Amino acid sequence: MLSSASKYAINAVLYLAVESSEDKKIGAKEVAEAIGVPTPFLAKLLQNLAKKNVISSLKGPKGGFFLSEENKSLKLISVVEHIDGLSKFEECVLGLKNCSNDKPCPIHFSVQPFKNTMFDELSNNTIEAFAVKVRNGETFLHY
Amino acid sequence: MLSSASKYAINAVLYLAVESSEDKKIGAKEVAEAIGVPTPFLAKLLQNLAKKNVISSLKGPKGGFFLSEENKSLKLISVVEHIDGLSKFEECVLGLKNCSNDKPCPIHFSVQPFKNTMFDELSNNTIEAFAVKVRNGETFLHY
DNA sequence: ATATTTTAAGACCTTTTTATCTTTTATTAA
DNA sequence: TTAATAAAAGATAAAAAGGTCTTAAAATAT
Repeated sequence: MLSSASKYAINAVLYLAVESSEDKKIGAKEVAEAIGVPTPFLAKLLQNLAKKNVISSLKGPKGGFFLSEENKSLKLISVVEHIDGLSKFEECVLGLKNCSNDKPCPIHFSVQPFKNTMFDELSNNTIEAFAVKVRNGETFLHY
Repeated sequence: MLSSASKYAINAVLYLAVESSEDKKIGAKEVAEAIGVPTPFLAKLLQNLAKKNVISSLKGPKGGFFLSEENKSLKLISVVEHIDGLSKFEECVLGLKNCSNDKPCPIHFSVQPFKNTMFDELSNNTIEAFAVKVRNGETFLHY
């Protein structure tokens, strides 16, 4: 559904949203171990997201990754957007060029609702909104 | 969403369901050109599906691929099942090991019902059922 | 029987994704 | 100002996905 890269990144960003702050930056290694994904690979992803201002980082001692208030107010879809791009949500599930409600592909109506719902959920809700539910114990991260 | 392999295969199988019969077998090349996908790659996929009895084939002159009545009565999900497997539909969208209604991941309740719907649509409807809609002009294949 | 047609099988190549390692640069605390 | 720390950058590598090509085998028509 999503690439491993996007899954790891969503997990990591929500972990940072819950656990980090300007005063409590967290290293890539700690995040990776907490959510159970390969450290160097996640580090690359976090660097990428930082460069694109989806998350924040600071070098040096007491440095690490964290989410600013601005970062937290971004929609969760921006994580996927900067890693996989949005083509997955834009294109026909069968890869047909001219698939639409007018000229639907054979599985258009079976699959389109799923695709749209998922996209809307990620597009309409902020990182912070997802983090709140984790803090409340309504939803859960990692394992 | 789906691998290119699965997309090509679904397209090809539905093309065969609409265009082929025991009396009118169709070569891999013709199918590939009709649906606009790479010929040798599609040939591999068709051979695979034939070996697993999802579609039928016959060598020699007047040979080619076709769907028997038995093939047409299979559910469309069997195409995906024999090419990608079903893990995509079984696993948590965020890749979490213990994601369930009890311990939902942050996007579980927004995405899970639709993922299930998509799976059910492909699992409950036969290849022939999808082909009928193409024949009726309700849905469209290739471009 | 033989030539022809077309799938079957498998070797091979390319690109993308996933993953790792090493070196450099920035920051901070002492 | 120096040592320690941690991200940034980049080189490298393994694995998977996507794609191609060649040869063998089977079926058919003549």
